[in-house]
Amino acid sequence: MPTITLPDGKAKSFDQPVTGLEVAQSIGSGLAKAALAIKVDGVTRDLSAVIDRDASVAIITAPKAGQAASKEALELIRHSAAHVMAEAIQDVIGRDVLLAYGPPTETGFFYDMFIPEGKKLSSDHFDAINARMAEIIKEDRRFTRYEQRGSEGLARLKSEANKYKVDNAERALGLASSVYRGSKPAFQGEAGGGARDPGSQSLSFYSTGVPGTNWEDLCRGPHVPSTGRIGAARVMSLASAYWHGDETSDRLIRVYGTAFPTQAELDEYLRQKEEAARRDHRVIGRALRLFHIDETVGQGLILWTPRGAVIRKELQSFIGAELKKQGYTEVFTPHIGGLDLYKTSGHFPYYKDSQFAPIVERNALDALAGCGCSCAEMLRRVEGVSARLAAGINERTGAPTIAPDRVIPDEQLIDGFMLRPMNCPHHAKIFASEPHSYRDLPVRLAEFGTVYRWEQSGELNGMTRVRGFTQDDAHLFCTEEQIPGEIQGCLSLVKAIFATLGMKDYRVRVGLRDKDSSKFTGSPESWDKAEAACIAAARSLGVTFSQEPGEAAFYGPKIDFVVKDVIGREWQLGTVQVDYQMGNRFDLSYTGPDNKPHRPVVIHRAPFGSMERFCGVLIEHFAGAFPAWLSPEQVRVLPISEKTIDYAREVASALRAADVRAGVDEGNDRIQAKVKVAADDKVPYMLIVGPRDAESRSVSVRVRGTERDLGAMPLEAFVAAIKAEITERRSELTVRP
RNA sequence: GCCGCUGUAGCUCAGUGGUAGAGCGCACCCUUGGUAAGGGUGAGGUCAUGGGUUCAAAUCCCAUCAGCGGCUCCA
Repeated sequence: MPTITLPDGKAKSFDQPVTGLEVAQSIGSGLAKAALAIKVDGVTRDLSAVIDRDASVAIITAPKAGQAASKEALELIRHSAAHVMAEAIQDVIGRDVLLAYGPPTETGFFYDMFIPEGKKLSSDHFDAINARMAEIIKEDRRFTRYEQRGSEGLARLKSEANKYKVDNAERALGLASSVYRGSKPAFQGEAGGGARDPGSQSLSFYSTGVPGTNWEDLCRGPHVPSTGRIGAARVMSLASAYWHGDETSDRLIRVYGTAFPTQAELDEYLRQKEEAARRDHRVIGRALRLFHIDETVGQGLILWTPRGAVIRKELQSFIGAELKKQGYTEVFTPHIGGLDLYKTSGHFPYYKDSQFAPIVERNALDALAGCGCSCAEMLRRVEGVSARLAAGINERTGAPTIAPDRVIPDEQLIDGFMLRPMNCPHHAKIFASEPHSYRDLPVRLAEFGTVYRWEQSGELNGMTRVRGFTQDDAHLFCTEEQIPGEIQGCLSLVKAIFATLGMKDYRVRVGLRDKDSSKFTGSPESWDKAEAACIAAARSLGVTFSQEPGEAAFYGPKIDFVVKDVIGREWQLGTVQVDYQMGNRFDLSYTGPDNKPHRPVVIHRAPFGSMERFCGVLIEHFAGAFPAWLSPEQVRVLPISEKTIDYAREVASALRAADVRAGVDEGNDRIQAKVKVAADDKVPYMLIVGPRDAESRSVSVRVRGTERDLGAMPLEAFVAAIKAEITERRSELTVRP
């Protein structure tokens, strides 16, 4: 005779087992109507689930009109929508489409499926699928759960010849023959996923309607009570995915969709997606001529065009000024370094596969030739980026290409240089170039250092994922006692940057060591202290932060800044990392008060992360409409006709004399066209100058985003006002006549 | 790297086996116009690259390269 405890603490007793719906009804009919599912002792279950024991129960409800749905409600709706989409696809393509996994995601859901040989699923089918989904939702069929004994259920699935479902069921029953290779846990509440918790004796199925008559799927649940509760759903896109995320396994089609309680919310989501696409930094970057990628130069290599270079330069000056205040010193170092340097730092050969191939010295080639190495062998060694090639194995056939006794170990392979993948080895050498007393510490070496990494070609993306990029890097060589203070200094820098740029939506991730793992170097006591310092510093920021055990670098804990852009994607930008390893590897030391040598601890930090990625994110953040201080062209002077071109030039030179970036549109277009072009170029201020303005030595000021000019003001007053706005790096356009 | 889609003028794109197209941009001319495109003329292409099929290929096939969307990865 269960006693149900509700979230507000009230208890209700029932004489007999009750369903979730009955609990809701006993509270109120409105609640029962809005109910989607229940949470029993923290576990989400169907509304029809029977509660036969004392439990705490919460009702998950659809949102009231005008309110946003809870995360749980959205997940239920989307997971249920995954079933509806799968049914719709089977109706459109055929019942022989094999379903695999269909979990909800942050913005919707997907369903992985295998399309049989000879059939095709393409975006051409989307209209038909969407129409069918709408019908199923309109039919408002009940989600009906039923269970079968494990053996029966399994036999049934086997008879349906869907090996993916059989695998799901076997894993659910705890007799998984296939090993889930991915390290990620299985999705919660996935359609078609493990039907119950592993080890269970039975399997659960859901019919969208009447079992045996309507569509069914092996599923753990829970679901909304009926398809009508889904509201609005839509298939979005297709992608490929591998079974279990394993690329040697079957390739499946991943069909993405999304669902919302109401059509209005779905429409709003689609509108946001369009807005996000409109802000794509690759599109805006081309339109505003900010950067260029040329395939002859190379994939993933950014050419900063004059306008983009202005933005980067402004950001660098901004951070440079902050660094000066914090006592940093600037250094310059080359983009390459000897291979031995990276053997010392541990980058080579350990991270060889994500670096550009070494630049081989002529002498080294001669030496190889001198020891009887054939041309073919040398070529393989020189071009051998892959471990297999270097080991003398043909990549395709796997056959040996070089006699095993002729294979040279990695460490002796090549003498030459590497394009640097990180700046720290160079900075370590600068630190080591002279003796240091504890009195000198911390030594803070800063450099906008360009590094090169061999990102996989499929990963490259505009400015945000590239092969050559410039970090706003610095290394702080300090004593262990100085760590907390230095971390605080780094964080205040990052905070200042985000505040100035108006980036409010960010969170902090503190990567800690996994105490059970042996891959972390350094003493546990040092780690504890450094981790405590990172956590304290993160907490002091006053934004959400998470502690993530096991996510530390092997050499020390770290703090990452994750910024959310308008598309809802998260970007890891700034980072602060404590490093206990570098001192050892490079044998760094300082003389302590005891007159003995001590190891410095190194803090790596890069508030922007990389200039390329940061600018890419900024372009999307501002949709190309930068605040005045960052704008490549801050003012454009638009003469009404040729008659006022001279005055327009005069205005521009006055602005340039005051260090304001100003251009003149000297074209013979009419003023309407000039305004349009300047607006398209997102120039913050347009100064319209005609005979009236020339006469009174004033300018008619039109601010970006407004419909007309806001009136005339004296030229000198405008110069002074915009100068102040730029110098203070204001995020809004504030100059007004 | 893997899978799918795409590659035509500086940009955005049309062109499904038979003479290479449009809009924007660019150059020049007319227009001298007060707030989101005034009009005309013209230049500009080895249809990504390399093979193949065909009397004939931008178009069909194969390979390579690059871009896009995913997957996997990111010290």
